[in-house]
Amino acid sequence: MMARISSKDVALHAGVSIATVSHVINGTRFVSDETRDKVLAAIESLNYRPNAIARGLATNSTHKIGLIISDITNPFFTAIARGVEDVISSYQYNTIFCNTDEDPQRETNYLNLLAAQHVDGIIISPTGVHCDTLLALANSGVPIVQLDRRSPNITAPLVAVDNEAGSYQAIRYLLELGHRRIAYVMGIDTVSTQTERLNGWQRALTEAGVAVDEGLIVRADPRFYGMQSGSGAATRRDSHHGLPAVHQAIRMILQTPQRPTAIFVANNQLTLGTLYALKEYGLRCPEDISLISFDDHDWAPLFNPPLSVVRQPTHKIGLAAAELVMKMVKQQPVDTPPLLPVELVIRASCTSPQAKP
Amino acid sequence: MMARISSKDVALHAGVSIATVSHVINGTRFVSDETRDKVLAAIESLNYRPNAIARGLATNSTHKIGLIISDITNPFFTAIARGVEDVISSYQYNTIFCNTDEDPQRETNYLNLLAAQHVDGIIISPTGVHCDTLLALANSGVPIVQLDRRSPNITAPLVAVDNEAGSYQAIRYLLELGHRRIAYVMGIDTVSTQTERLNGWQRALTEAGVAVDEGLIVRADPRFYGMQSGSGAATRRDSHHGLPAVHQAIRMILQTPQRPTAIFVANNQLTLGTLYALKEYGLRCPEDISLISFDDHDWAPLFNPPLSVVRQPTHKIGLAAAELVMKMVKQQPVDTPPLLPVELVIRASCTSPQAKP
DNA sequence: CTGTTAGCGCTTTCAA
DNA sequence: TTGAAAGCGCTAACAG
Repeated sequence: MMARISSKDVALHAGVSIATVSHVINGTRFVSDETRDKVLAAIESLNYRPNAIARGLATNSTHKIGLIISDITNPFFTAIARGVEDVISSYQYNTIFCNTDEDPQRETNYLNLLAAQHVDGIIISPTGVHCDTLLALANSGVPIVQLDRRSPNITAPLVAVDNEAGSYQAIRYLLELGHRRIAYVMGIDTVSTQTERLNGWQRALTEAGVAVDEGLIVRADPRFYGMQSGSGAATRRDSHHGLPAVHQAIRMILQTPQRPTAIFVANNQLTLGTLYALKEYGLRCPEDISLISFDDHDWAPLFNPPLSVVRQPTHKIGLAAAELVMKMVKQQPVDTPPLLPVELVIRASCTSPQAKP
Repeated sequence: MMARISSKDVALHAGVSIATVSHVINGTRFVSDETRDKVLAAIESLNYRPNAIARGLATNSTHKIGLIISDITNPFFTAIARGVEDVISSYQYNTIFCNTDEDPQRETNYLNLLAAQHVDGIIISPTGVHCDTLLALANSGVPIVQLDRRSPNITAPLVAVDNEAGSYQAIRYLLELGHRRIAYVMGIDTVSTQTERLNGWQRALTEAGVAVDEGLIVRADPRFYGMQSGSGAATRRDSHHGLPAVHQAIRMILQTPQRPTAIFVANNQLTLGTLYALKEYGLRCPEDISLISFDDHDWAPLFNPPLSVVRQPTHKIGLAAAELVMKMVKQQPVDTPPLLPVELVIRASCTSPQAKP
């Protein structure tokens, strides 16, 4: 528990003023080689490290970026978080991360925390419900970028993917295989991605002249249910948003005689639940029913069958969002980022419905 | 971009001193109801939020905990990170997170960053190579807890699992099924968990009177190789630690006539690679070869066959580690935490070798 | 080329 | 029951 050494100690040790110490550290004005060397030597021998807190107070900046997402445990978000952290740390900034679990209350709490911490910028994947704190923060001039989804009440730049196009492509693919009854499994509908993807489903069907059957839309709790989870996720969280678990929600649709011949699942968490439901109800994929979903994973090709998916460039989304806040933090001009493209990855979980025995 | 309001503004507005404002906020000395109400009203009407930075400077504490892990993209660590964040935020603290990618250089950088930020505590899963900065930090009295693995040069409390017992159990299970040639696939051996698990493998074999064949030990780069990864992990990182990818490393062992009848894989990343190798070499599991591995996942039961694993209580590990640092931060007495138990989860990826056609 | 000094916004003695 | 004032460690005019 050694005494903290400050720039004053260094100044003393080097026989200069603390201003000079500050300036050699920051390279913020000319210092003669001789004195610089003295200072550097003092820093070295005292093992001095500048106190970032004090610096923050003086400069009114903290070198911290807050990252608010729904759940770091969701592989989609962890890949993004990785991208964010990669660039934030390359700027010598820190990232503070926060899990909302899609709970507006938690979102507000974190926003307040980050505000009190005076973070230099915020990257947020909003729950989608109105949030005064977020609005206030945005108005106060803190750089904010939206990630993956958009909040109804702020206009911060959004880094996201073309969701509508993604599901449109997937449905087109299914249509071309000959499917006509295509179920759409989705999560919370305050989340903008979910409704955008729904639009893609609708548009593809309509364009193909297939009647849109609302009964084919399944709304479910986007958390993973039905089996013991390595991370304990299923047992940990309990705000249900009033929705049933997937394998529950999907039962009706799966057990009727005119059940759909294909399912489109609107995100990765839901996919696991759907797969589980298929297993539970004894339905084989793709023999009995085809499956395609949003979000790719390391393990997706290893499933039996390997899963066909709409892949998002998750890591890139994180990179882009982080570069964007950093630009805003540095007061550089930014223009609204383009929607990132998704990619249809065809593996083996979809076949034509005729192929059934 | 509204002007920042400080306690001085509040004091002015309420007609009291800033000392009083501070005291009503922190409840740190008696204040009459009347003045307290005035202050509270001023706070409310000005929408004042205390500046945590300034408070930190004054109190020499920052309400921040640093979390250093190898890679947030590794599901094992994300579950832990979730646990950590859960308790840290419950204390109204923030967690700053850092990915080392098992790179000692990055580890040192982050340690310096956290030191400069004067975090109140650090939770670290060390790379395992000697690190002076870590040592210095520990000596300077910053609360540190080790996570999952131990560093060779510090004595901070460790929150981890009984690795030796875990692999011992798994190997025993394989032995009971009748296996005699059991390969051990491991990662970097500066990581203490890897060698501890190796010890379990050895002990089980020795106890059963089975000769330990060093040729059955496969060392591989613990990153995921061989197929496109949703997160771009495989292409992003490039420090190889001099080890080949799993599907590469495992080839020799898999293609000999007296190949092992079972494989024990020492962590989750390696498991994916191994599964891929099996696929590549046309080996069916469990018909041709049995497989059991460390770490469970949401998707493990969904594989074909469902994977038998040694499960670690990942989320709990995170909780425990975080509770521990917080105790140390609060200067409460702590005793060395017990090793957490692992659990053998038997599904369907192992059968007896006689069952082969 | 370098030193003096006034803050940054808060906590915390010491007095009253 | 409350104020005044001295810092916390650093930056950034201003002076020289």
